[in-house]
Amino acid sequence: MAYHHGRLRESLIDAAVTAIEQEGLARLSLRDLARRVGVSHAAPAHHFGDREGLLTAIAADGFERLASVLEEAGDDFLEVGVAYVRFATSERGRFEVMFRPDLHRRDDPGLTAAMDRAGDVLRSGAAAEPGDDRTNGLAAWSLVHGLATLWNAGAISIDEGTEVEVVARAVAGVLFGRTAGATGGASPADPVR
Amino acid sequence: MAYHHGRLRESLIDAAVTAIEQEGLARLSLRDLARRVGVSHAAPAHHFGDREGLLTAIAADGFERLASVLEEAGDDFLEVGVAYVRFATSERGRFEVMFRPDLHRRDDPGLTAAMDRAGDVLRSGAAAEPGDDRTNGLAAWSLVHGLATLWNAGAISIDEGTEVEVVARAVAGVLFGRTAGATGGASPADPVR
DNA sequence: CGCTGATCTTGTCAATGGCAAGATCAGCCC
DNA sequence: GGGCTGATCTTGCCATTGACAAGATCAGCG
Repeated sequence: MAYHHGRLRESLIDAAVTAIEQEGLARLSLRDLARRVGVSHAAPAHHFGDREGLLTAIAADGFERLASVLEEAGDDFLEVGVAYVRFATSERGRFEVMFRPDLHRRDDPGLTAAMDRAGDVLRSGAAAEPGDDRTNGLAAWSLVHGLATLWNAGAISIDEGTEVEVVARAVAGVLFGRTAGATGGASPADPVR
Repeated sequence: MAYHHGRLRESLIDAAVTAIEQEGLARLSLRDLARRVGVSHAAPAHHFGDREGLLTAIAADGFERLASVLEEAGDDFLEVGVAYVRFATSERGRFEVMFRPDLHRRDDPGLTAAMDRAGDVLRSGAAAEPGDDRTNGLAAWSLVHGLATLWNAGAISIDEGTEVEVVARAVAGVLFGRTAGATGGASPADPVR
């Protein structure tokens, strides 16, 4: 391998996300990441400083990605919520780091900027809802965030093979079906056993 | 100090919970716990085997406590939800460990029993709600769990000094106010800024 | 060619988790 | 009383880890 890796920073973030999804965030080791990528054990320090720096970078990158995903979901509040859950479960490694402030350098400008951007997108989505007091927005955010978290933790017992998206749509419908009138009724088939 | 500590197991759990709330789960160290309690660095191993064993014990204990708290909250679905949030935020150290299965020994009988008990209490609370399909129950659980998680992560920006309980009541009312007819309207004062 | 800064490596140290072996103690039976 | 037994805790040790320091390699540029 060449002396210069070339894309070490991105490779390390990718490797970290993969490692978290495989082994769990608890077992994440900088030296293991370096081995996975094929560099020396001290190489990560150059790009991230220390462990906290790496996790801060992962979180910042994650919030940027989340913001983009939510923007692409459009204006429909329910679709934004479904996209939120889809992101949290398909990018579990990133998501788990994002909401663990004890792992971050809170004053990192890249992180705060990314969080602000994601927060703005989330709030603009909430503004599209009728009767848009902040309480409704927080309720919606809590609902999808809680569902995603519980799903990732394996705390929800559901028929094997059920897709998150179906569950998310049904659960979100309980909240939005009454306030936004999107689907206009109870859940169609009750996917939660 | 006496050779035998006497209540080492409970003391270690208490110390761990305190340490997590002070320093964060990431910085939890068995040796630091031993120092806090005043025993040698190998003493915890006797009671918990390893780090995973300690965290499993904390989680099991946490689910037992959660079940008790929810039982005491009565039959009102909204009150159970508020109690859930109150527990999660006042016992943050325990709560953070409880929903991190990557830190547990999932086959531990004490843990599975405690989880089952808490799950039963949660489901019995959901059964009290009219139109009690499982989707509504999952929505309610997701809502309070998400609110608690976001609150603990410091992700919710709210006026300084606002109490979680007030927010929880308002947010939960968005869901229950329409389905269970408990409060019967929008939040009274909109505590979320 | 030689300078400069960025990138990566090697070497080292303190702290940690885990294991092994032994010391201390409480309870119990004779 | 005396000794056995198991539970509890300690000391000693090792591999791994995160962090730091110093040096090696490389690309770009004058």
